[in-house]
Amino acid sequence: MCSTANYVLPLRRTCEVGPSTKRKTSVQSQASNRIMNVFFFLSIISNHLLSQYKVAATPGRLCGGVSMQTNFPGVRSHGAPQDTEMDVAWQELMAITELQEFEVPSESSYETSQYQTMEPMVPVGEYGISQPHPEPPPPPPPPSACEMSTADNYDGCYSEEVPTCHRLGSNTEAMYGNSESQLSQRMLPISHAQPSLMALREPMNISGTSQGHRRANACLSQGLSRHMLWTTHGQSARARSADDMESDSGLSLGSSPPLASPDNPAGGAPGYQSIDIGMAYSDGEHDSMNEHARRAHIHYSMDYQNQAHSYLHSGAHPSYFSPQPSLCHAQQSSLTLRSVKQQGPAAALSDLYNDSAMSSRGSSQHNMYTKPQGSISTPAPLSRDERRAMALKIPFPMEKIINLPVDDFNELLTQYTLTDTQLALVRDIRRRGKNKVAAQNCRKRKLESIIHLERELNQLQAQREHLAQERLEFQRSLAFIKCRLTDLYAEVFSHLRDEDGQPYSIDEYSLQQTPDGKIYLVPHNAKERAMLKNWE
DNA sequence: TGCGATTGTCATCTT
DNA sequence: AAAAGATGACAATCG
Repeated sequence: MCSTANYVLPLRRTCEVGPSTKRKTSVQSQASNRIMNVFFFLSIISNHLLSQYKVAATPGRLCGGVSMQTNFPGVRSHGAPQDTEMDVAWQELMAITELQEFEVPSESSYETSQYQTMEPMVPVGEYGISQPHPEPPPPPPPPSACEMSTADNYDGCYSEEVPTCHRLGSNTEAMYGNSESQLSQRMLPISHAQPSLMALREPMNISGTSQGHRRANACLSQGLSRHMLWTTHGQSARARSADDMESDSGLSLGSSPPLASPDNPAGGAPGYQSIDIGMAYSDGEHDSMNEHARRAHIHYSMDYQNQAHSYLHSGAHPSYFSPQPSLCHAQQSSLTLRSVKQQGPAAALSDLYNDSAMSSRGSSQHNMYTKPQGSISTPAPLSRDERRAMALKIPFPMEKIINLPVDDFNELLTQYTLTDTQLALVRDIRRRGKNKVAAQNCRKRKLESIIHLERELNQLQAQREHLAQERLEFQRSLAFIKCRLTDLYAEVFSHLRDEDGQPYSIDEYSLQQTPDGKIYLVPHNAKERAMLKNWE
């Protein structure tokens, strides 16, 4: 209340306004404590309004393009904090005309600014909820500019409005804190997901560098998607498990030199083409039909120098090179597709991981992937590279060809005397095997990227909806405050009388405050304004 | 039989 | 310069 008195003082001593005695007005001393209280309450509301708008909007927007600081420079800057608040309140009151024209910023700018600096607004029902007034209503105030359910609750109960407004303030602060935490919570997932997302995005960048891929791989291998490297790990595992490799297709186009026919092991290039294209490699049915016979041929007739056991090591697991027959791919393929269609890419990726884990478990799982039709424990069909390797009597398993480090691989090659054809095939097998793994990784990264983008999209949509809701609440709060200020402004006018005791019309006059703290009743009429200026 | 999904492979580029 | 990885494009395969 002290601040109220300080605030009203200049109002009392700035009585003389206007050139004529009629217009030379004095704000009557009947601008009573009621008015003082009105101003005090106005200050609370205005401060609340300003505290929000100064964050959410620019001063220009707030005052309809009129800067309050510009209009009233240095207004009682020496005063107590309450004084400053009063000044701000008064300035806000003075700007009420502009407030009426206040337009909420456009959506784009609003969203942008809101996203950056927005503080949550007071809920619409804040006033009504926080202003219970058991006291009987005071004498009827001037006609309200807006019919709020709580519009007259404060009238005559200003002493209680203070705590009410304090409650409002505290509520607001609580809301700020809460909402800030909520906002941060809302933001966290995005910012949290960003690195991983970016790490996943980088491989998606067509023009991206392999460094990006490596970074993504590093990130993934460190925890985000540890099993993203399942293939690599699986391959590593396969390096120790000769019966755990997969390859079910692969017609070498051009890069592979002519190979010997499986049916003609001793043959070289001449026998390759007819067998490779005509019989062994172009007719899948034929392949499957002759698979057992060929495997039997492999198991019982092939003699690969001194390393035959390396690919014939497992009679119980009749896998020469490939541990993962095509049926495994078929199952995985259909499973992934089904998951994508029914549960989305995440489930598909999960299925991929599961299947990958299964595929890398070793030979114990191997029989699960053999074709159910046909004889019991039907061995898996050989891949074409496997068949070629058999045809050329490559003396070491494909898993070694593919997974050994280059030095070990070269050392392995030096241990055997291989023809040029064999060497070329081995290198082709190695290249294709590595590329197959790379393609699998690449596709998994793509799928993961899609999943993350989907999540990000959902989060952004949720944020957009939330911001729209906050904007709506903001607009409602703003309309409510404007209404309240208009009412209070009108009430202030209702207590002002000229020397004849006639009330001033709010349509003809407005209140203005000078830098020195004086408050004037200023006529809207330009002529009277000029007279007033001359009189001054 | 046509279609979509999956997978392997090739070519090419980057690291 | 070679090796390896990444990826777009294409074809084979499958349901």
